[in-house]
Amino acid sequence: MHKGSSLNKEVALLKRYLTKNHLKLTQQREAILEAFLKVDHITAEELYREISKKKRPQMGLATIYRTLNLLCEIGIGQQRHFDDNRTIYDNVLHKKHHDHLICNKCEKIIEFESPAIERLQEEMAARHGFTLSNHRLELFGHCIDWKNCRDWQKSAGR
Amino acid sequence: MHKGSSLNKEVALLKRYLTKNHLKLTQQREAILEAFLKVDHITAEELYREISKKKRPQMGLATIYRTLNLLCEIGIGQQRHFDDNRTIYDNVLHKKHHDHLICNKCEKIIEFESPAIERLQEEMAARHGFTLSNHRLELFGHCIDWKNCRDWQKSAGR
DNA sequence: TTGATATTGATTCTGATTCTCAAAATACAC
DNA sequence: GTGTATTTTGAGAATCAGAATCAATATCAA
Ligand SMILES: [Mn+2]
Ligand SMILES: [Mn+2]
Ligand SMILES: [Zn+2]
Ligand SMILES: [Zn+2]
Repeated sequence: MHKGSSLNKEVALLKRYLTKNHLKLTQQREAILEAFLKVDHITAEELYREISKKKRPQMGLATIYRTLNLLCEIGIGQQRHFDDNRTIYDNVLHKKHHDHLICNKCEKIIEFESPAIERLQEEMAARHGFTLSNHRLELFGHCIDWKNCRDWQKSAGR
Repeated sequence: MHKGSSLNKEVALLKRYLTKNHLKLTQQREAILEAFLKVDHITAEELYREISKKKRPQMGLATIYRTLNLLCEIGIGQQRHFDDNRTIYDNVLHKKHHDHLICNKCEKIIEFESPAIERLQEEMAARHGFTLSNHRLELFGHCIDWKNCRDWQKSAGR
């Protein structure tokens, strides 16, 4: 993803935040940032296997969780809960707000935005005397030709 | 809720399902059904405290979980995950599909339905070659006059 | 009423995430 | 560069909601 990006920009962003908060830039944090920025959505466990297999076998899972949460504080990541037993971290570095379309047959996750829907949400909230701070819209279903889902996905990455 | 309802109808519904599946109608199941039908949304833990305080002190929490899941199978209940650390069971006995507006300041949960939004969801899915099976729309915010939320809620029940 | 079968409650287990803590790494002043 | 205060790390323990176990008990059809 973002093949042109040399990572320097992002590491600088991370370092800026760390310095400001009296925190330290470690090799682990840099490795996790690098790996995270290569995907769109990933779980801590998946990222853990990825990094310990390919880069640093001694990496601790707790460090993955800690750093992922750090990236969420910075605004590079966001937690999602598409199913109720694992947190998926969404790489939102170059994304604005979006919602998700999730295939139940394959692993595909499509991001979309619908100003029309958002407008209606606001309208609905106002009708009930609410001021909205955030929302969650997740559409579950399957590709019309879902037999090809898995393969399509395999080549496209997650 | 549904003050006129004598419960007989609902117990009969439960019994019908149980009999059909070679299961048994127990006092616990009946007590849980009765308590559950009095609320709109409740957690297993809350229902547990409610029942063991007021009806049967010896009730086991596992039975609450088991029975709540049973009610979901029957279609009387539905799981919700408004926050990521507790399942809320929605009493949907007399409800059609609906989405939720949740106040962050008080405990208020408002149910709504928006055919316009649902239509746009279908449209969005179709645009991406998806057939929808279900979805989740949760709007978080706060009452415009949220200082009164808590009290308003206290009298209204959850 | 009986006896086969299902259910219960106490308890243990599970799995994801967080916490703890001693050892190691980092940053900053000199 | 060195020293040192401070933060971070990895291993493992702790947590917590919820599910699984299992012997004792309740239900129900015959
Ligand atoms: Mn996303
Ligand atoms: Mn509801
Ligand atoms: Zn949205
Ligand atoms: Zn809806």
